[in-house]
Amino acid sequence: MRIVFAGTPEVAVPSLEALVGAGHEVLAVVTREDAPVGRKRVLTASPVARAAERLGLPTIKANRLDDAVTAQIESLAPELGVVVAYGGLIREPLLSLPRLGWINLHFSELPRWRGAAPVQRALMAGETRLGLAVFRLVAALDAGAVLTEDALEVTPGTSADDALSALALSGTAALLDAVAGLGDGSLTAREQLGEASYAHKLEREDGRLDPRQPAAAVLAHWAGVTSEPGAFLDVEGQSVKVPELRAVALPEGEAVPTPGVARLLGATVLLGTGDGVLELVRVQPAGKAAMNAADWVRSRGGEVRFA
RNA sequence: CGCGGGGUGGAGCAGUUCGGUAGCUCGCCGGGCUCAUAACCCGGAGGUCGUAGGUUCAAAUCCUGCCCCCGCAA
Repeated sequence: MRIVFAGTPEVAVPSLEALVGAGHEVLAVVTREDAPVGRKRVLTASPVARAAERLGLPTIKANRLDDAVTAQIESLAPELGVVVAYGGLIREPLLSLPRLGWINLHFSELPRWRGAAPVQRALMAGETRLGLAVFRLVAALDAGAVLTEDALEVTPGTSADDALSALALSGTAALLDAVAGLGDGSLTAREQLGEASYAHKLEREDGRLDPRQPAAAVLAHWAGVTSEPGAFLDVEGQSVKVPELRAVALPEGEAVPTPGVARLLGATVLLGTGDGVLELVRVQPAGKAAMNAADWVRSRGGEVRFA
């Protein structure tokens, strides 16, 4: 099938590769413009742009799909548009340009968690069943009829990074099924039923952990914001990132540390929460490289009290 | 010139203000004790103090240049 693909981050790459691998004719890859990355602000192409280059596909780099881009796409005469985490809205007349319209691979059980950060928000809410759905793009955000869907069970404490990688891979099957089904008209779409919820984009402040909450809630929160924007705690006015945190059983005979207090026990660091302990595995104090939590706590006297 | 923190044995840190013997908690090696260890005791190895200059009788410490790592912001 003649397809225009739009996507930007790493999670979109498996979908692009799958479409190409399945023999579809990807006419062009639309992706966001190169953006400055990191402290040095090096202009960097998006993961999808790099994948397109690797696959020898022409790219259209644009942050807004304006008239010029629309005309460019129109000239390619696509039958279908596929969007996976592009980072911009597809509006009319572009929306109706392909004969079969546009479809989107989204990582939630729609209509729940519509929006920018569905996996992160679901994990933060403590959910362990993560959905994915391919649906028709319509004018309203993530509201079109669902064509194919799937779900994945993850263990508590699975980070958003890991969950997204897994979903990006399993999503390729649903995507290919949807494309094939649209091609031969064998698909039955279902309208989205039930109450919609929204997964707003994460801000840095969303990464602030509250160790006074129950252990399961703290772990879920950590999982949802890892690695972006990153979980952190405060100690003496400085923020300490928490790149790695996990569930752990309280060793026999040990008392639960006060909520918000991390204590060194042998080579492990136990973080007291509202109702039990978690293991602080790695930390990154502001201005320092990431390090083993035990090393950090040891040189701070074996105990650290978070604000 | 966006703001800021940092580079000291293998790890994490103190020491720099006010120049004068390389320190702490671990790890490692050897020995001891113990039914046992995240335990304890004894001994030991291991450091061009990021780098290049400068000042000085003397520099981890003061001055200058450069390199590298990181947090925030974007």
